[in-house]
Amino acid sequence: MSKAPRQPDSKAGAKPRRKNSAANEVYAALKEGIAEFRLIPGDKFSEGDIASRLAVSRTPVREALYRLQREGHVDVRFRSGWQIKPFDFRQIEELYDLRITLERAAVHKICRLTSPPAVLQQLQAIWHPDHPSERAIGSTVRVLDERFHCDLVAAAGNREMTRIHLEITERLRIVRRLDFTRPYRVDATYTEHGEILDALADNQPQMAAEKLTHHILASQASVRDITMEKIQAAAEAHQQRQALDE
Amino acid sequence: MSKAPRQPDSKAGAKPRRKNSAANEVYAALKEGIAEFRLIPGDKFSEGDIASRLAVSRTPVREALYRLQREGHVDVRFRSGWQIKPFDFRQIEELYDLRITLERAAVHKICRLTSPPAVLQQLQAIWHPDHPSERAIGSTVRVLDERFHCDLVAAAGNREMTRIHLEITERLRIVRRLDFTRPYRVDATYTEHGEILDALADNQPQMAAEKLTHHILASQASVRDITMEKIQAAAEAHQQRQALDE
DNA sequence: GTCAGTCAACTTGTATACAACCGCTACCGC
DNA sequence: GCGGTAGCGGTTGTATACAAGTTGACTGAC
Repeated sequence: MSKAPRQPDSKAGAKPRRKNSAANEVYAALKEGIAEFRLIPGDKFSEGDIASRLAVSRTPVREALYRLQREGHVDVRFRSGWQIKPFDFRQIEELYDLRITLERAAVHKICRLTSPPAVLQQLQAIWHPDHPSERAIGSTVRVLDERFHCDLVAAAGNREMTRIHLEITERLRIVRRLDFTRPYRVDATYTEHGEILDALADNQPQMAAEKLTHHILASQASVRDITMEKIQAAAEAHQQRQALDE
Repeated sequence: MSKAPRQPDSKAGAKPRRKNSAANEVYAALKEGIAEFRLIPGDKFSEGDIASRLAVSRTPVREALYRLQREGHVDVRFRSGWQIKPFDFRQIEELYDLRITLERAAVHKICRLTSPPAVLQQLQAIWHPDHPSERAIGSTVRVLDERFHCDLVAAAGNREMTRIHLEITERLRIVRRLDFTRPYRVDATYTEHGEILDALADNQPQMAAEKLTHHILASQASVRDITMEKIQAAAEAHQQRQALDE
C-alpha cells in the first residue's frame, strides 16, 4: 500500500472505550480517507497495515472493513489483501438515476397524502426565493440541498425508501464533496427547489416530478466533469507515489 | 434464550476451512432459523450461545451477526446481548411498496430501451399462458415468480437498482416462505405475468406498470393474512416455551 | 412488604495467538 | 535460456484470552 500520511490518531494509548468505538473510529477514518482521496481506488492494503497505523488490533479493523465492503467501498480477496474498489463512473450515474426514481415516487406519494406533511412548510421557509431572510452560501448550500432531498423522501412516509435513499445519498456524498471549492449552483438551487415546492403546494405531482428530475440531472451534470477531473488527478498522484516508492 | 432444537452441525470437528466458510455457515444457519421461525422475533441470545451450539468460535459468529444486523434481522445492545428484531408489519408493507416503485420504474426503462432485452423472450417462454409446455406447480411457482421480478428489474439495466431490489427480495423471501404449504396463486400468476409481458412486447409502459402493480398488490395481499396468522402462532409458541422454561 | 444498594455472573468489545492458504521468487533440472 | 516447482513471506480466517460494562437477583434496612 502506498504510504499515505499517518492518520491523526486521536486516542493513542486510550485503552478503555465505550460502545465499539474503536471499530467506529476505524470506519470513520477509512471512509474519510476514501472520501478525501488519500485512499485511491485501486490501493491495496492489509488489515495489519490499518491496525498498526491506527494503533488498534485487527478485530475492529475487520469489522470496519466488512461494513465498508457491504457499502461497496472496498473489496477483499481470500487471504490476499484488501483494495479500494476501482472508481465506477457507471455506478455513479446509476445511483443518480436511482435517486430520480425514488424521489419522483416520493413526490407522487406526498401529493396523495391526505394532509400535507409539516416539513414542507419548513422547506418553503428555507428555500423559497421570495423568502426575505438570509440565504446560505457556498458549500453550505450543498449540505442543505442534501437535506432537502432527504426530507422530501422522508415526507413521503415510507421508512424503507427513506433508508435506501439515505444510503444512496451517503455514497454520492463522496463524489459531491469533490467540488467543495467550486462556486456551487446557488441561485439555480434556490430557483429549482422553489419550483418543486410550489408544484407540491399546488398539488401538481407531474409538475413537481418534472422539476425534480431536471434539478437532479443538473446537479449530476455539475458534478460529473469535476469528478472526472479529480479522479484523473488522484490517479496520477497515485502513480507518482508508487513510482516514488520504488 | 429459549432452547430451540440444536441445529444440525454439518461439520463438527472439521477444522480446516476455505474462505470464511465458518462465518457463512453461521450466517446461513441463523438466517434459516429466522426464516423458519425457530428463532422468534424477540428471542434473546448471546454470541457464546450460537458459537457453542454451532461448534465454532465467537469470531465468525460475530461476523455473521453483524451481517444480519445490517440486513435488519437482529440487533445488539451494548454488552447486553442480541435479539431477533421484533416483526414489523409496517416494514413489510413498505418493502412491497418499494418493490412497486422500483419495478414500475424498471418497466418504463425497459420500454425506453432501443432494443428489447433478450431476457424478455425467455420470460415469455416460461410464463406466457399460451405456451404449451409444462407449467410449474406449487412452491416452485413462487421461486420462479421471484426470479421473474428480479429478471425484469435487471433487464432495465441499472445495476444499482437491481442490487437494491435483490436486497428487498431477500428480506421479503422470509415472509413469502411462510405460505409454502398453501396452494399458491398459480393460475393468477401465469395470467398476470403474461399480461405484463404482452404490454412490454407492445411497448405500452403505462399498461405494463398497471398490470405489474396489480400483480404485486395481489401477491402482497395473499401473503398478508397468512403472515399475521403464522406470526401469531409463533408468538404463542414462544410464550409457551418461555413459560415452560420457568 | 417495599425499596435501595451491592455484588456476581454474564455479555460484548478488543487484543493476541495460531493455522491455512495465496502469490511470488529463487532455484534446479533440462 | 527456459520451464517448472518448492519454499517462504505475507495475508486472511479462526480460536482464545482478557477487559470493561450491564443486568438482575439477593440482602439488608426501614
